[in-house]
This record gives sequence, structure tokens and C-alpha cells, in this order.
Amino acid sequence: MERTCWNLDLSLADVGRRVTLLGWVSKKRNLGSILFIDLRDRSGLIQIMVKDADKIPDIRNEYVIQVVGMVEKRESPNEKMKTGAIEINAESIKVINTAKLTPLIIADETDALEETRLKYRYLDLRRPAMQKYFDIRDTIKITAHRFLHEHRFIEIETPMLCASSPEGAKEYLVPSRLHHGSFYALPQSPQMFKQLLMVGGFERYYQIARCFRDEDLRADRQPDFTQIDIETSFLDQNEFLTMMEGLIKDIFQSTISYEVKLPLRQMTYREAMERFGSDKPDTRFGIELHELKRTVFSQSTFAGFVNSPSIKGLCVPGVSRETSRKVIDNLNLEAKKYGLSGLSVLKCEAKDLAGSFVKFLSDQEKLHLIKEFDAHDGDIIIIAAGPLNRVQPLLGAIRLNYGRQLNLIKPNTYDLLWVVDFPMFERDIESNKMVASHHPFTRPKDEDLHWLDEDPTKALSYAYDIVINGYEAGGGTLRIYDQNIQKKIFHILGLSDEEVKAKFGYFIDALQYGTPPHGGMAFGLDRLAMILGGTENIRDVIAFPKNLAAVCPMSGAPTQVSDEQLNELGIEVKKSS
RNA sequence: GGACCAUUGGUGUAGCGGUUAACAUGUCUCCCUGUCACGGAGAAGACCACGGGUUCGAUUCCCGUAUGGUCCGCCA
Repeated sequence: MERTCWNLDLSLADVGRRVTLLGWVSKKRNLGSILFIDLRDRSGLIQIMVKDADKIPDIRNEYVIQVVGMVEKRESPNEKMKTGAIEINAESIKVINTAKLTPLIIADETDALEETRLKYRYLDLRRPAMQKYFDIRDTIKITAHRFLHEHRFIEIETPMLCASSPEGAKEYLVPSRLHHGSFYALPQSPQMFKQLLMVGGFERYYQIARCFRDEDLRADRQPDFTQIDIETSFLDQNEFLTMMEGLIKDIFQSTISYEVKLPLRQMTYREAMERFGSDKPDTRFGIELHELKRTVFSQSTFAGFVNSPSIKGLCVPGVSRETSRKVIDNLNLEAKKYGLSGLSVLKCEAKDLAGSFVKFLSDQEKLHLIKEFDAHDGDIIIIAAGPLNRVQPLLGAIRLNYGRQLNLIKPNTYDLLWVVDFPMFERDIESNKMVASHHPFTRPKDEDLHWLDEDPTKALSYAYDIVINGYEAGGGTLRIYDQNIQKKIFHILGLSDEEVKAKFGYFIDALQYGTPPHGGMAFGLDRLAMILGGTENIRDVIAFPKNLAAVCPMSGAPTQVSDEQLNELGIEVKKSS
């Protein structure tokens, strides 16, 4: 169609130029015999000025129009607009298409609820704020492509239709029409393929990879999502992390012009859990966790403390007055979520502690607590007791809630760090079996190999997460290439040779033909876009996302299919009552 | 699988055991020559999510269901 440029291509330099613009009517301001139209295209808004409003056709919001006119300097510029110094003096306006009244206001300050926005996503996406998220997302991808290409990576696509693998997240299954009763699985990640590409000799691979996980959703979790998936050969952990830091630095620079200082800090998993109660700590504010079992309460006679393997606490400044009965009830509710019967809240008043729990404390313990936290009047101290793997996450969650509630996190600040040295194994609470913390191909740290025989839970791994502002923005591991160690790991996981063969057969085979030392990671593209775009909702950076019930509010997916389709696939569906 | 919160004109909110259900915004009509969240005047627009209960009376209180959101489990 006839179009001379996009809106934001124009500036004062173009005054006097005759242009033809295309776009949507964003806003109309009719002052009688002068009419203003804000015309929106993908680049942004520009003001159209119509001197003789009677001569133009009836136009309403979101009509698609073509405007022919002269670029003029404005009598009264608008500094808030990028094109605020100029306007288009319209000679003619042509309606290219009309629009129904939209169910939501198409402006950055839309007041529509997310439910409505998702139902009419195609309209929501017209909002400049939304388009900005996708610009950022695109810039991340372009930057990654360029950086990785320059570092001799090659992008290779791996299959979407894969063999089901028994470990890890639940998979989306795709029935086979040609093989009734058999199913493909959509990849949770290209994990095995990328390792096989290392066996295949590519040395440096990447892929902007779609991944699928049939798990319950969260504000930062979608069932289909995108990773910048990376694998390299012949790099040790620090060589690899240094390279990835370069990528992250470039991404921050190109998207938001933020300079990331390198090298990034490394914090061990253990330290992150002990100090912040999270393996993805937001370290932009304090309220750190303190160990109390060995210190303040070493002599405690309180039954709840004596029998607890750990007691930890934190001190929240200045919230004593707001800490009503209801607030304390909610804290206890939070504790129950984490499998603890409750927690203790103490208020610091008149250089002493108050609250229903003080009766269980000796004077010495009270003084010790105040000193431990350097607590002042108006502060509260929250204490949780129980198994460490519940106490720490609980206090970590409470810490984060207060950090947000008290606005302790400065906006537009970025906190990047590596969390390293994850344990190889965890003990599953229900089955008491040993399970791999990451996956069974994660390489144990050289200096921890002896623990595999002595006490596997003490063995740490070459595993690393990049944590940005309290989000796990990516993670990965070095992989095992020594088959003897691999056998030992399977043994610890309680897998027999037959089970290994059945579960990982072709993969284990492949590793026996000269596998290079290798390792990699995957960045969550959606999470990066979310962090850099400044939103806490991953749905904002995904064009057509699913809601928490894994339903697409616009298309209605998943939907029922016809009996013909099912017959062809040899599938019978149980009618749910 | 579990916990909590929400559901009121198109949109977003307020509200209360008895109301003409309020406000903002959007929409429509009229007026307006420099607006830009334009302004002014007026109008239309709501079985207060659904089902049951308590009550003389329920949009309001209670229970259930549905939908949505946040979290725990889960996410090698």
C-alpha cells in the first residue's frame, strides 16, 4: 500500500514534507472546527491535525486509516510524545477498515483485567507497552544470535517430536497415527540432543528452543516456553561461565543500555540457602536469616525448640505496629504451607521483647536475640523451627514478601549472581530414595568424588544457576563423560543396568564413543524478557499465553476433538463425570 | 492434590441486612480553533458470577459450584 514512512521516522527535519501514513486511530479530540487524531502504528504515535473536520469521513477509535498530509512544526509541542514537536496537517483521510467498539481501552494505562486482556489478546498487543516487551524479547534473541555466532556457536534444531523420557517433568504426549498406542513426547528441553551434538563433534551448539512441561503453572511459569539452549565442549566451569557472562552483559546492554559489571559474583547454594532461604536469592535487600539453634537457643528448654533440628529467624525493621493478629495469622498460614505447624513472632518494644511467645524465653535469651539481630524498638523477630529444608524456604518466602511490601527493592536495579555448587543428590521425603538434584548426567566436583562412596548427599556438582533479581534466569551443569563415574551415579540412584538401558539406552551407548568433556546451560528467554521488560508476569512477554489452568483464554485450547480424529489415532477417551 | 483472595453497567472500582446500587473511564448526541488523560452540557448502559441456606427482607451474612489470580506440592 502507499506509505512513505512509519510514524516515528518523522521529526522536525521532515517539516514541509508531504507524507502518507497508515495506522490505527488511537484517540480523537474534536475541538469543533479543528480535530486532532493520534495515529498509532508499530513505531508509535503521531498527531494528525484536521482543520476542516466536516470534510473527512466518520472515523472512530481503532479504525484503520490512511492519512496524506504535510509535516508541520507544532504551535504547542508535547514533550511527552516522541513526535511531539511535529504534527501532520491532513489533506485527506481514507478509512481503510472500520472497527467495532473494543472491549478494552487500547492505551498503556488500560484498566482492563488480565482475563479480559488475554481473551482479546490481539487488541491487548496493540498497546505500546506490550509492543515494547516484544521489542525487548526480539533484541535479546538478536543479541544472542550475534554473540553466539561470533563465539563459534552453531544453531541446530532438535526434534519437537521426541521419545518419552521417564525422568523429570511431566511431558505433553502426542499420539502416533501410524503406530496406535505409541506416543511422541514434546521436549521438556533438548537436553539429551544437545549432549549428543557434542558427541557429534559440533563443540559449540545453541538453539532458541521451545520447551514443554506439563506441570502446574505460576506467575513466572508457562507450559510452553522458550530457552536459549547452549552446550559447549572442552570448557571448564569458570571458562564457560565467563563466556556466558559476556552474553548476559551484551543482552543487558542492547536491551536496556545497562552495564553489567563482570565478573559476576558466585555464591554457593549452601550460602544462598543459609542467608536468604532460597536458591535464587534476591540480594538487593537485607533481612537475612540467622541461625539460632546453636547460638541463642543452645540452652533452650522449650519443647518445640529442643526437638527441632534447626531454628532460624529474621528481623523485620519497623513493622511492629502493623503486625496485627491478622498479620500473625497469615504468617502462621504461610508456615503451614511449608509443612511447619507455625512460627513465633516477637515484637521489640522498650528495648525488650513482647508477644505471646515471650513466656517461653529466658531473660538471657531475649537479650541474646535482640543483640543477635541488633533489633530496635518497632522491629519484629520471626522465628521458625523444624527441618532445615522447610525452615529456610519459609523464612526465605517471608523475607521476600517483606522486601516487596516495604519497598526495600529499588526499581530499575539489577542484581546478577551465579549460584554454584549445588548438591548432587537430594533425599526424597516421601520415598526416602536418593534423587538427582539436576539430572543424572551432572558431573560431581572433582574434589567431591570420594563422597560418592562415603556419603553421596555431601557431594557437590558442577551445577550453576544465573540468578537475576531473585529469578532463576538460567541454569546448567557440566556433564559426566567418564563412564565409570556415570555407573556409580546410576548405582547411587538405585538404577540397575537393565533399568539404565531401558531408560537411557541409546544415550548411554552414544557416550561411549569418544565423548568430549562438555557442559552447558539454558537461559529462560521468557524470564529474561520479563526481567528486562520490568514485569513480574511472564504472560506479559508471551504473545498468546496460557492462564494458570493451562488454558488459552483466547482460543480455548485445549479443546475436545472429534470422534473421527480419535478413531484415527486409536484413542478412546474416558468420559469424565 | 492443597491453601488463600477475588467475582457489581463495555472496562476498572466503591458500597451496604431495607439504596433510585455510587464513582471513574469508555460509548452516543449537542457545543467548542490548539488539544494531547482536551473541556462543557446531556443521554443510554447492571436480573450485583451461578445454586442453595439464614432472614419479614440478601448484591450485602453462611455453605457449595464455576471462573480468575497468588502461593505450597510439582517444575530431573
